[in-house]
This record gives sequence, C-alpha cells and structure tokens, in this order.
Amino acid sequence: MNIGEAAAASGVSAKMVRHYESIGLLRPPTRTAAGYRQYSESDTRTLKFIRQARDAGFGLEDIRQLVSLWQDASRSAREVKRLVEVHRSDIADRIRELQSIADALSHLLAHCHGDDRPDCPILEAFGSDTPTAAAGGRPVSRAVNKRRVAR
Amino acid sequence: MNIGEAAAASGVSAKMVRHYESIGLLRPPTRTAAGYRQYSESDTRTLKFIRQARDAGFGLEDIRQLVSLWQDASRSAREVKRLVEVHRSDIADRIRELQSIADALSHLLAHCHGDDRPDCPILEAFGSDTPTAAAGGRPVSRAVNKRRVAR
DNA sequence: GCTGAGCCTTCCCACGATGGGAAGGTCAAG
DNA sequence: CTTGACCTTCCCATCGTGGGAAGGCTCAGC
Repeated sequence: MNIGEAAAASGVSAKMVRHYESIGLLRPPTRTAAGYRQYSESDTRTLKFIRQARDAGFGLEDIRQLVSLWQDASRSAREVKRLVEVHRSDIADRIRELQSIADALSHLLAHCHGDDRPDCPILEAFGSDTPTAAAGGRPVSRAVNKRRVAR
Repeated sequence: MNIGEAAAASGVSAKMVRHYESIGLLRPPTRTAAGYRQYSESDTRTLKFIRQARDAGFGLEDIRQLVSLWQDASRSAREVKRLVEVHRSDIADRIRELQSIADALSHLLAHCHGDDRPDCPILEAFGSDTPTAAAGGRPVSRAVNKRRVAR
C-alpha cells in the first residue's frame, strides 16, 4: 500500500507519516524499485495507535515510549500507567490555568458595557499594575499540545 | 532606561522586547549614539500591558489590536468586548477539549491495574479501532497559547 | 506508443512565542 | 586600562503540522 492509502487508512496525513519515519517513530517501510514507500497492515495499526495517542494529547516523545511499550510483549503496565498519569496531571494543570484565565475574563466582560463609549474596564485592567488573569502570577504548564483546525 | 531595565520593570524579557519591536508591536525606541535602545515610562507601561494580555492567553495578533485600542482615545468598548469574548470562547472550547481527554484518560487509568503484568487497557484502547480520547473525533481549537516553565 | 492526471519523491520554508548562544561593541567602576 | 556587566545583531532550536516547488512514477484512455 502506498503512503497515501496508508494515510487515509490511519487518519494521519502522508506528510506526517514521512515525518514520523524521519524522527524514528515509525520503522522505515520497504520501498518499491521506484522508491515508493510500501506499508503493511501492521504499519497502519501503528499509525492508528500514534494517532489515538496524539488525539489524547500526548507529545511525540511520550508516544515514542508508548509505542515501544505497546510493541513490547514483556512490558509492565506500571510503566504505561505512570506515563499516562503524568500526562493527565499535566492536562489537569493546564485546565486549571485556562479556567482561571476564563474566570478573570468573564469577570472583566461582565463589567464592560460594550457600547460605543471608550471607557472599558478590560483595558484598564490590562493597563494597571495589578495582575489580572493567570492564576498566581507566572503562568505554569508543561506541554499538552495545541491543535488548530479550520472552521 | 536601557532594555534590561525596561525588561525588569515590565516583566518581559529583553529578548521579547526586541522581538515585539521587530514585529511592530512596540514602537522602536530612541537610541543612544552607541545604538542602545532607550525606553520611557510610557514604553514600560505598554510592555506591562502586553504582558498582562499575554498572561491572559491572548496571541500577539490580538494583542496588537488590544494595544492599538488601548492607545486610541476614541475607541469603542464594543470592539474590545468582542475581541475578549471570542478569546474567552476559544478558551472555553479548549477547556472542554482537554476535559474530555482528561476524562477518557481517567477512565482508562481506573481500569489499569498498573503492576508488573503486561496487560493494560490503555494500550489496548490506543491500539483498537474505536476512538478513545478527544471529544468527537478530530480535535478542534484555535490557539490559546501554551507556555512552559521550568519546574 | 503517447499524453495527462494523479500519485509519489526530497527539500526547504512557515507558523507562534520563546529561549540559547555566538561574535562583537560600550560603559562604568576600580 | 582592564574587567565585567551590559548592549548590539544574527542565526538556530523548539513542537507539530502544513504548503509548495521541482522532479519522477504509474496507470488509464486514446
């Protein structure tokens, strides 16, 4: 199966399939005489796995470990659980951070009349010396990837 | 005041101060004969404003608009409110997305014994065909910046 | 056979926000 | 005059993804 087909079957773009190969996340597949990559069912399973882990917000370094655990019959579930717990905790941190920003914005929005007049507590808050948004002061948070999509 | 002092006073790194200037977010300051940037109180106020908006998760493009509204005495609060509402809604989307991932992970974690044995529902889920984490299927979300910090 | 569409290849560039670091100039205190 | 702390510009890296150029391959239809 060519890369396009493998991409369609796994939900990972062909561009990313090549990228994953280039960073050693996916085994280099066999090639046809003309140099076309040929993927097996097993490869598409791995790609699906990667995609699911990406959708769960894991970074590629974590995924590298998850894939290797997944493929290791003698793994211990402890390892996996630890990785996932750390990630869940990162996400929880990120949620708290975003929530505190959202709360601050909601508060400001509630006090902004939003008509044609220029006075606006939001700009006043950003222009003042007292910290407005993010939880304590400096923002914290390990990764937990973004992702943007046309809408 | 030199860039280092302005940076310390505003909480924005000197590196970022130069960057903001290079992308037109901050007026180029006057320079000494030797080429050193000289900042005024007004500049540090702008930098503080930018920093607060960054802490509230705004992207630099939004901040460009916020700064220009802030400095425009004849602005209408409507404009500001609209920008902030869109941002709050983006954050809310992002929170929902992260929460649905966190919920899925929690569910999986609850079913993983996490001992030395290799069987693990987490890997099984990622290896299966049924979508595991992210809300509907494809991840959604406009920016809402990351931020990472040593810890 | 030949042509064209639609694949595929590699390579480079971009995003957004930030930091690291090199190579070199400047300034103030000793 | 030296030393160290500052400043300058310039390039590179991060992370995950996409865009696009320039060129090669394949297959279906004529």
